[in-house]
Amino acid sequence: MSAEETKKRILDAAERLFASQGFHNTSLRDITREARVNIASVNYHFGTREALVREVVLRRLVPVNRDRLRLLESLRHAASRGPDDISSRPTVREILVAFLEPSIKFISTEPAANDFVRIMGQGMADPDENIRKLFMEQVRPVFNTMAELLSMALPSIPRPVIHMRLHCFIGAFAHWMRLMGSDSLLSGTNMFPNSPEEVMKELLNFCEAGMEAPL
Amino acid sequence: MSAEETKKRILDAAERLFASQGFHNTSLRDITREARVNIASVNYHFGTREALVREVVLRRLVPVNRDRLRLLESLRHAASRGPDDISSRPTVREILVAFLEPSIKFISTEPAANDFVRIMGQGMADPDENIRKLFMEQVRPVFNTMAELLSMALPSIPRPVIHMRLHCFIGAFAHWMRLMGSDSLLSGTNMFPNSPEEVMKELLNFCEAGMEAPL
DNA sequence: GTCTATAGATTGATAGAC
DNA sequence: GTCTATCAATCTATAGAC
Repeated sequence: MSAEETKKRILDAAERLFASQGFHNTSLRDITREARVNIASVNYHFGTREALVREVVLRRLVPVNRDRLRLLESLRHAASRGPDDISSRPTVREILVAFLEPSIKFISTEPAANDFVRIMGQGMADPDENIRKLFMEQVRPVFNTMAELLSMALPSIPRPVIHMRLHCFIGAFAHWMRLMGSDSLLSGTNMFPNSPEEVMKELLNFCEAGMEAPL
Repeated sequence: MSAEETKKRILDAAERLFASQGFHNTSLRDITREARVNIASVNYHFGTREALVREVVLRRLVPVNRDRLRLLESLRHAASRGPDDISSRPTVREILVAFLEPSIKFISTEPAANDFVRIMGQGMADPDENIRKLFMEQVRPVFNTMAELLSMALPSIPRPVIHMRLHCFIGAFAHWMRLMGSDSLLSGTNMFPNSPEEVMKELLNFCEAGMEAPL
């Protein structure tokens, strides 16, 4: 088998298992059994378990965050033309959409998106500092840019409050990522099949209003 | 040493370590070393590791949720007097406060609250089904009651949308629980020392507006 | 109730044949 | 590149002396 094929099978298997069992409960043996490759091939292709985890995460996260940053930067660029011109200011909704739309695109394009979306949701809440850092390093520039743009969109709201509200958004988003494909908490009814687009629309309505809430 | 003293030392040590390292990365040896008791005493007092985890969680969660339900039921009782009387309807803010206030009380009363708050935040996102169930079983009746009351407070909003918005609230809340005592994601600046009361006030402002957002 | 000692299983990593 | 075999470390749980 080609090297690339083997690597891909390991990454795909690890992604599936991490999503359903978590990082810490999934052994290399679980992964190689699921991928139907030899146990030693992980070490050959990735070096260590940690390096494999890293590649599983970055393979998906890097392109999505690049899209997010590109959209956010174009909002900032439009705004910088006329900082005093209210009409050129980004709106709260535009900023949130710039974050959410790459997620939507990813979810509706990539068949394994459900798995990664759950990995993303739990990774941001992982107690293991190394795991959390892996996510945060990628996501931090996106959040910083969002905070700046939100300050422009909501000049009457102090920056610390912007940050706290952004955290509310992040928390709601991560929670929805975790729920995707799993059972609802509420009354045992599975709230899905709501399409990802529907979920995102509701998340957007909720968080837009929350961001603009009076002090 | 008395049995109760030993049990308490084990529970306290486990709570500290679960908060900082997570459930899955903390071994019984870590716990007994931190508690300064013998490794075999865990089995003697709790039976299995899983039973210990369960007691660590329930010791804190049960009384807080009892308070939440009591406050929510009193809102429902007041409303049931005059279902057509708008003035007797619970407000969104009252419902959210009924959920949040017992958390505040717990946080400002109990010295180890910070640890448990982080445990709570990660437990609701844990990929291990047993862990998640442990939390969900306790929290489910609270969420169901909240959904009912929110439907009364917001009669124009369809029940599925109420559920989705409640999930936004839950996600934001859990995220804040996780952040308590840890570093901020944003620009490396630690957003704390904001008091828990301040955090809750902002969470409340954000989520009240989100709940009442137009369709 | 507390302790030592250990059973029995599982883990990540690697050496070396092919 | 793939495989078998194995090492060294770690884990939970428990038997049995005190």
